[in-house]
Amino acid sequence: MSKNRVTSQEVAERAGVSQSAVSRTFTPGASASKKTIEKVRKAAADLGYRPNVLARAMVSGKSRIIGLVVAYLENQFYPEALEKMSNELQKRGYHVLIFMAKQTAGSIDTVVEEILDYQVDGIIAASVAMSSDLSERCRVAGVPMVLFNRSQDDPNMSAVTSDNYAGGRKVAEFLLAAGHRKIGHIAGWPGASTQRDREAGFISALDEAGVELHCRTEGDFTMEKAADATRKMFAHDVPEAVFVANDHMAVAVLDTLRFELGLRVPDDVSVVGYDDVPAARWPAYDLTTVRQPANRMVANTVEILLDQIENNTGETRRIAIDGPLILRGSAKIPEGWTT
Amino acid sequence: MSKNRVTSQEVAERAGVSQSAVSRTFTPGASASKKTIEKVRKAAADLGYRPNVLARAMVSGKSRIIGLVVAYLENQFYPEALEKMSNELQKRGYHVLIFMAKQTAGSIDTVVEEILDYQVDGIIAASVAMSSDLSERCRVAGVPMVLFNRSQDDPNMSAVTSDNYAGGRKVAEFLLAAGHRKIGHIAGWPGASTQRDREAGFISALDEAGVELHCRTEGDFTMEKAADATRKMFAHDVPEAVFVANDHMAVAVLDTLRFELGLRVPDDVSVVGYDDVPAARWPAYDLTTVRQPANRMVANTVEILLDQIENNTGETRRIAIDGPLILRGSAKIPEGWTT
DNA sequence: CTGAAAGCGCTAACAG
DNA sequence: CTGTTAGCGCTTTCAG
Repeated sequence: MSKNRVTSQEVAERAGVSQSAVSRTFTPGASASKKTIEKVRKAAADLGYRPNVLARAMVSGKSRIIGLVVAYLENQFYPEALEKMSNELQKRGYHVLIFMAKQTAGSIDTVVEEILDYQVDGIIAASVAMSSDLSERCRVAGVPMVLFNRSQDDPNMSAVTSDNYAGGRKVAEFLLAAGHRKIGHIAGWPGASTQRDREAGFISALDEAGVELHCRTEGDFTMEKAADATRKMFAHDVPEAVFVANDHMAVAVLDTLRFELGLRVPDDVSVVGYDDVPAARWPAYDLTTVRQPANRMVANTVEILLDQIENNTGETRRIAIDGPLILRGSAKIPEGWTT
Repeated sequence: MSKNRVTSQEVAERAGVSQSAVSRTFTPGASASKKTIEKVRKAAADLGYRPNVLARAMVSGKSRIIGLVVAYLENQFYPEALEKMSNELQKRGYHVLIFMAKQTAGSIDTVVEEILDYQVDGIIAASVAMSSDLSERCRVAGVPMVLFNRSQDDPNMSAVTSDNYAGGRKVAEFLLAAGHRKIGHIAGWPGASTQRDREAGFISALDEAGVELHCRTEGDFTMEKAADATRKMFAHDVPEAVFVANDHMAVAVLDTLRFELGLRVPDDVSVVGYDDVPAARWPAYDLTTVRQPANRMVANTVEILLDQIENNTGETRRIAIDGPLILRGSAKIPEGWTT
């Protein structure tokens, strides 16, 4: 039951070398003779020695831990992203310390402090709003941070998103081309940059066509509220098409439309979502949606963060990756429409 | 850009006390006078000091980090569990270092070694098979481990699951009561204890009623293979009812049945799943299923692990929590059936 | 109650 | 290339 960690000192003794020799054989960029390395490796193997990452972190100042702040795990987009992120980071020798951001405002402040306590090398904030105060706090602490799937006005903050504005436009253009004019929007939480950008792009394309948004309700990015928003929207009037701000809500919208309001999709109303989560391609939903390229978003996020960590280049970058509109059965397809 | 961590030494100087005094005011069970504590707290606040968790971990031997091994994040049951787990642990002052178990055999060994490198206080292994070697390795290292949603023959290994055997029985009894006799089973990965237990319970109840399993295919706990398994099972013969080993597969089964094979559920065939993931209650699926009480499973897992960590009581515990059958629309309900 | 001193296990100069 | 020597920031005896 007792802790039984083998130390580099013990390995050194067994190998008949100094403790630093042991350290060197396990430190990537260090110099040691073939013979020493061999002796040490053998002794280490015999004893089952592995370097203590925490001790190494203390002295080197590099913990190889990345703090990941996450919320909305019930939205399939995030577990998927989390998995890719963790894998990508693991591949590069980093590990993820996870922090759930509770919904309560201010809790994010606490969370960041807690993260910082662990001497993380960097922070990825997925789908959480970061106050300027906080990002300043991190900068002072010398811990780079990049936002994932959310952006900030603060130009000092790196961020990776899909091109939500362009995505919103695509949806509008697609709906317009199908001949729809009475078009509604079920929005998510208006505080999210994703929501604002998607809607702005959507509206701008509508505007250019001289079409006004026919109706709008808010679903707050939750399924329950999205169902409510659907009921409210369809209480008096049935729009020809609805753009739902993300797939997670669109699932609820589709179910409410079909099973509660008895409407046919897309015959009575076209529905388009955003994200392309797994459920969007399940035959029961078959949801037309804008894909967020999770792979590329993750790759870019990790790239930017590690670049800032390892090269200490203070360069902040903000990337918006274009994602295609995926045509499925939930929305009428314009004649002769080509991607 | 430079690391700017405030140390306890600096706080001590500002407060006009010794460094150990600072340590004491931030160490829960230490003794210090009210006056000292006040002075230190003030100095700490002024400087924005927070104890370095890693340094504390080094000397105390307690990192307050829990390693969480996880896989199958595309199965909605796991993100949900992960979230609850992290929250529960956070509440108790622990944090979660996450490790994705790749599917490849043997990778789990590597992962455990990596976890141990971080001096974690404990390990939760969700839905992964743990070899006796590995659990032995952890025991030697003095790091307690508990399995979540998977159990092991090894009696030295703590494990929390739902009562899969009883759950399997419930499904069989329910299907039998509805009058079904041609009953099929779409299994998951046979290497998983959950699969084996669910199936064993299912078969045992069938046996007792003198009913033989009509057909069986394997879906390996993935949606794709579950769809294949469905096609294969229904190619020659249509069973009256199917027990699918988890909801994640059941979703694919339902979609295949309806949209590909043109069968009506439950009129042509009853379908029952296991887990009660969010999708099971989405109207499009409305899946009858056995609920795994995630809350209680998580609570128990954390309880057991922290008990072993904090009280160092080597007592291993194996818990199987009973979960109810949730009646929905995907299976014919026996007349006069009561839970 | 409080300060001084001794490390936790490891890396990083520093002389050889 | 290698051993010796300092610490990283903190907790924990040990004397006062």
